[in-house]
This record gives sequence, C-alpha cells and structure tokens, in this order.
Amino acid sequence: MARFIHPDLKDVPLESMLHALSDPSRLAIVRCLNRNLADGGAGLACNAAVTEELPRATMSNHFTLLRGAGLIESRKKGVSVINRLRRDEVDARFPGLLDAVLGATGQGL
Amino acid sequence: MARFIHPDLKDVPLESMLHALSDPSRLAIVRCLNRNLADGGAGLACNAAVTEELPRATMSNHFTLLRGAGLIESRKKGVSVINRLRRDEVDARFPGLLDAVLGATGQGL
DNA sequence: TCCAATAGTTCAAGATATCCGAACAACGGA
DNA sequence: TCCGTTGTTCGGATATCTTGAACTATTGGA
Repeated sequence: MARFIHPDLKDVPLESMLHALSDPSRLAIVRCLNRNLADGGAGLACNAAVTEELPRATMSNHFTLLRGAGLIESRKKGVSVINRLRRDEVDARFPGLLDAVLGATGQGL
Repeated sequence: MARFIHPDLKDVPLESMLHALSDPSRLAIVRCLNRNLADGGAGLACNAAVTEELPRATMSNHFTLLRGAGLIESRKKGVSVINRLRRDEVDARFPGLLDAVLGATGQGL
C-alpha cells in the first residue's frame, strides 16, 4: 500500500481545486473536516467524515482526489486513515476560496 | 434552434457553479468576459471570448454549460451570440466566489 | 499465536460524461 | 439568391466516474 501523496499547494492549479470541490459528496467531506478543524479536532477517519452512505471504493476515490488537489492531509492511524483539512495552506494559495465555498448557502446545506 | 435557457441563480447549486469553473477553457472564457465587463463592454461573441484555438462544437458545449450554471447570459445578435458574465447575480448568490476564482494567480495566468 | 473483524485500497468492468468532426441552421452582405 | 460567417446539433470515439469483489494492513480477542 503506497504512502499518501500530498502535493505542495503551489503546484495545484485552481482548476484542480475547483474540480475537487465540485462534487456533492466531496464537498460534504470538506465541510465535515472544516467543522472538525474549527472544533479543535485532530482530524477524522474517512468513514467518519462521510455523512451519506457511500460504497467504500467510491469513498476511497473521493479521498484520493481530495488529497491530490491539496485539500486534505491523510495519515494512517491504526486501521484507520485520519484526514485533516489543509485550511491554512489552501487559504494562502487561494485566498477567500474556501470562505466562499464553505460559506455558501442553499441547495442542500 | 432553441432559445437560450438562463436559470435563476437561486436554483443553481454551488457544485454546478464550481464544476463549470473547473475547466481551463471555461475559466479562461469567464476571465475574458469579466475583463470585458470591467471595461464597460457590452459582451463578447463566443469566438471573441475564447483565447485558445478550440473546435467549434467544443466551444459551443462550453458556452452551453456556462449558461446552465448561471454564469453567463447569451443573446443572439445577427450571426453571433453575445455573452455577458452575470457578475452581480453570481456575487449575490455566492459572495466572494468569483473574487476568489478570478483573483487567483499562478499555474497559467 | 491464530483467527475474525474493521478500515481502506486496488482492480476491472459497466455507466456517464466530454470531445470533436461533419452536417446543419440562421443571418448578413453582395 | 448565393455565399461566407457564426454557432448548434448529431453521433461516435475517448476519457472519467462509479462500484462490486478481492485484497492488504492492523487491531483485538480466544
């Protein structure tokens, strides 16, 4: 099982980040991780960050994509993978983007 | 040839808008239309809003998608279609989003 | 130590979406 | 009316996404 790859945010194009955020399931995960971060949490396991019922393979793909877009950092902890939103780094790379996305209302949240 | 469909912004989910913006060609179009708007322009024909060389069918698809996401308004003018960024409405619906997206730097612009 | 349970990953195939050439429609000008 | 221009539509090729099944890694208990 390969180690997780976490890109430097400066190498992440805006398009990749927007694409990662443009899926309802992934957006829900990001919202969830953002709440956890705001609450001083240490991150969430994949299954704990997913609200809806989702096939495991699909969930795994979503997390891989979020990692690839620089949105989350993942580390193995026992049998789980703990995920953390890279809030500060994303904010530094794309100022205001996460604020706008996470602050948006209507249409399911 | 069917008339253009312009959704009410309140019916546009954030995911659709992010998806529309997550493509390099479409993002370039939006940037172009934003400049035109800032310069007091009356909008741009499809081919004038596209920087790179792009097949016509592909270009048409991109504009249809941008319209469907509520990002642009299109009207027929002679043989052309004039497109305008729906800046104010998008800003009202998703405050700060376009600022963040259009203000982003690095990685090709 | 061995076995079962849990959390995710990987693979591969089917479902979806995107891309783009070719044919077409709409309009303006000569 | 005929032609050139702009963009749309259609359909097939290509790429991406989804997900069941098999697998890996780790923990806890017998």
